[in-house]
Amino acid sequence: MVSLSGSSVYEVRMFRERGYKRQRCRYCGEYFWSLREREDCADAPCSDYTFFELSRKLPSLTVEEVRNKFLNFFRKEGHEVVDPYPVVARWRDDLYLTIASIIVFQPHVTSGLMPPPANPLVIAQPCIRLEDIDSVGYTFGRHLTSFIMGGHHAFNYPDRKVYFTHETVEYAMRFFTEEIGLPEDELVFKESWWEGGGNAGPSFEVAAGGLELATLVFMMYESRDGRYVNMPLKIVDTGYGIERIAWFTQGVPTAFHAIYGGLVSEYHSLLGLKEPPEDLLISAVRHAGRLNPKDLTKYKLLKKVVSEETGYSPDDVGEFLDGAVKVYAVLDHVKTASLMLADNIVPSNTGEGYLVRLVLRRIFRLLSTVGGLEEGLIHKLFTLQADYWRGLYPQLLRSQEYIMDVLTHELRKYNALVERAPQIVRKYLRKGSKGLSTNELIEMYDSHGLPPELVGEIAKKEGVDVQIPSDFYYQVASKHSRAPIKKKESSKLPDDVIKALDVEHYPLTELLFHKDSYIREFKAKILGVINGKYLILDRTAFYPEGGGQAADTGEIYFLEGGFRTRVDDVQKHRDIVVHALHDPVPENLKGSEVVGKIDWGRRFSLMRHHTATHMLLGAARRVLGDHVWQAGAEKTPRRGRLDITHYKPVTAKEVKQIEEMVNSLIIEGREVRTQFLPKYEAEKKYGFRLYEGGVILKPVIRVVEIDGWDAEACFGTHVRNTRDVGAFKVVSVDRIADGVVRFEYVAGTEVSEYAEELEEKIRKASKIIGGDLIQRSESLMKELASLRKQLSMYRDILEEELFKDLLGKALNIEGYEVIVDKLGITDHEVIKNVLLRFAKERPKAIVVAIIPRAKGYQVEISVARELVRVLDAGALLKRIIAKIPGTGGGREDHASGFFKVSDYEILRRAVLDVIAEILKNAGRRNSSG
RNA sequence: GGGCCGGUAGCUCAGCUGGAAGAGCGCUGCCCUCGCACGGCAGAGGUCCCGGGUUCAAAUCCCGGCCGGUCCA
Repeated sequence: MVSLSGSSVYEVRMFRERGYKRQRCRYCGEYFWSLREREDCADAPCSDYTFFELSRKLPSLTVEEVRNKFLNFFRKEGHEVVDPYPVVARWRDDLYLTIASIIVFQPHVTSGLMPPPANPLVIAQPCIRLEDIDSVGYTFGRHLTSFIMGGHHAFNYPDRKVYFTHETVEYAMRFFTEEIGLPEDELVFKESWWEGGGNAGPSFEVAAGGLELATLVFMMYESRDGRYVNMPLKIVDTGYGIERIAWFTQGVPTAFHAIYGGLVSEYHSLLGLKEPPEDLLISAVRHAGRLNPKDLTKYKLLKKVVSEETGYSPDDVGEFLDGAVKVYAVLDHVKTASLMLADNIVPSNTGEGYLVRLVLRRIFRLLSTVGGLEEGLIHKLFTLQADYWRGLYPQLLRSQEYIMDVLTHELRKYNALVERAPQIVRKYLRKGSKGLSTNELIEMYDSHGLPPELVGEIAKKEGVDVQIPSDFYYQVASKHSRAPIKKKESSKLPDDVIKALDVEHYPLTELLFHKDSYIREFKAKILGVINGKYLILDRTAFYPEGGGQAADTGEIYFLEGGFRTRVDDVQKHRDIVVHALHDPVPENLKGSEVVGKIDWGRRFSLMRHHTATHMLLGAARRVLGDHVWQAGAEKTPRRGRLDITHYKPVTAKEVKQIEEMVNSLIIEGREVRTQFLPKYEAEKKYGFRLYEGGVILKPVIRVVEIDGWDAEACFGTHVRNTRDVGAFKVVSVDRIADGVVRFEYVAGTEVSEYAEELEEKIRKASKIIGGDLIQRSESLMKELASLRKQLSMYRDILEEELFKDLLGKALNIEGYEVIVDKLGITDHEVIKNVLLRFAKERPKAIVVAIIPRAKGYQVEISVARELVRVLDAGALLKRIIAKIPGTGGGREDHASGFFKVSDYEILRRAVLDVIAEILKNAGRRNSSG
């Protein structure tokens, strides 16, 4: 790989100037650079943690202090400080979480679409990574689900170089020595290679004392089909682990002590756990660099080593470490969940909401293993952190109310899950022969959300031991194929049209509806016709489908040639609008003029629904809370549909409140403004709420703002003033997924259309039912009940009659009561009950009921339980079928079939013959045997 | 967005290799009791989520939909 990137990339100027030596780690075999000679690369797992000794000479710094030092150092060095972005990556449609500082600038900056907000820049970005959630705690702080990534970035364009490898490495050296106070000869720059998100490049991992403290990446390739292609942009992408650096300087046993300070002890006592003595902990942490405790066998070994080294009994070591690891994980998860919730994620079974739920469930599970799963405690754990982080993450305190409410709800859901767990486990135990297979464990986790440890506990109570494979979660993961999440709006244009559009280089269509959304008629020039049906103009007032708004329809008049045709559909492809025509037109019209006329009734209705959607979203947010985000929307001329995130059912009262709010906005008559703003300016002014309707990757974005109410980046057409929406009515409210509520509503003239439809329905129903809908349906329901009762009474009478009638027709064959008769009724309920009564009361009866049907006879055979040894109903039927063409089957006491014969007597004779034959044989066997 | 599991009496569920809808709790009435609880006896209560298909026959098998749960990205 070194040859790929050119062998000189790692030979940085500073190394030469200051006399660094290129060496090879004897454990991992990687090459690294350092001032002094050493055997290992100073990174786990090749090295023990030795930074405890180093840290004694350093001033101890909190997370916030490291962050400030980092920002200040790079500001001093000419970098502009960029404010951190949310941890929920709302500006991206391919990622849910901000997993690194570079994410903030992808893809719009890295692809070259637009310049960065500053160059070079520095940012202290809170990040969330859930991949290693299982390891959190066990590694005493090497793994965290949330952390601050300090990143200084430089974007080098072909015509504008900022800086690259040499300066970056030097900055790192100077930051660690000048700001943190590390001796330079402890620094190790390990040669490495970075790949991710379609980009790649060489990198250095900066480590000291067994800890990797920063990664310096030089993004310079795009990886396409396994090959590396030079990027026009060369990007410096660095990541400094702010928490790790704080840990390093403080020399406390774990990163959690460095990050959470006094909270570590407080959490221990809240969870009723004893804090490990410091010497025990330091011993464990020192070895944890090599003995990754996530690996169960290594964890055992770690306990043993610690016990030998410190003199604590193995049991004590185990108890202390098991408890401490849980406390660490809870500390970490509570902060991560808090950050996510403060960014208004709503827990859900799908989408980004699932990711918070995942974290919350881990917390609940951890707490329940120490017996502390209790609402008050959970609230306390979260409140403590909100308070602790008031300086660095003030948003946690601001969202307290919402976070507490969500915790209560999620705990309730989790408890419901745990409550039904024993039933599910027992079901699986009953099914299998003995024990539970790994497959069953996976299914229980996958389908029912039961973690294997919980299943194990329950199974144990049932007296079954369960083996949990150590690679359980890996096995679960491998069951799921990794599909990309991209939910790109795919064009509805045929492939060959798209191909033609890509080949021809049409200029961007001038969008008249953005200049004035009330334009109904326009003149334009033809730029091209594809396949005789797809028309491209230099300008258009036809709105192409997009942003959840349906396409316009209308007509186009061809001035040259004097004919016209309908426009059925309008789509856009890369900002070129394509009109799908109803009738074919000649392709040689290029350059001639047309007049377009849109169907205004339809369009105006679409505009009203679209503006109403923005109004509704604003109202929902005000009534339900700031966690309300748009999760999808669709507007048709007849209806609007808006999905929002919300974690509990919307009450009728809230719906009414929302509806009234929207209607009063209509009466107030607020202005609806659209303006084009540079992306960064718009984001600064309105925040990421802008992207409720979807991410927009353009240097300049169109913002639709309802005065003092709502502002969104939006492509669609809107009315000028909320007054033009006319009227608004919510038609239905549905929960479409956990945490997502769908509103359907009508606006403008559709409100009265809707009311009319309802009236019509009531009118029709009243007519059918004959009278007032409510009164009549009540009395009809009563009548139905009484008729049912009467029916059952008459059935009783009929059954009694039929029973007696059939009993009177019984033939005596070999001492058995044989009844074969044609029935005049077809009520299956009655026939069934009469036959069952024979089976119950007449132990020597064989009843064959023959029911005439349109194409033959249906036959029901019933045999008393005591008699089935002598005569098997199913077997009897088979023998009849052998004589007369028919079909059917059944069990020994009951069988049914069908015979396609017209003559009843033939059927009856055959049935009797077979019965007599069987009974005679049975009788002979009995008397002879 | 995708995978998996589920929807049967008021509640919790069994039945699901097709063959006559069940249990426990709850409910109603009666017996026992001074009364209550327990116990005993009897009874009511069902669109087996909806729609289509296969079959002589579907709660059961197949397809589609709705609803709930859950895992993954």
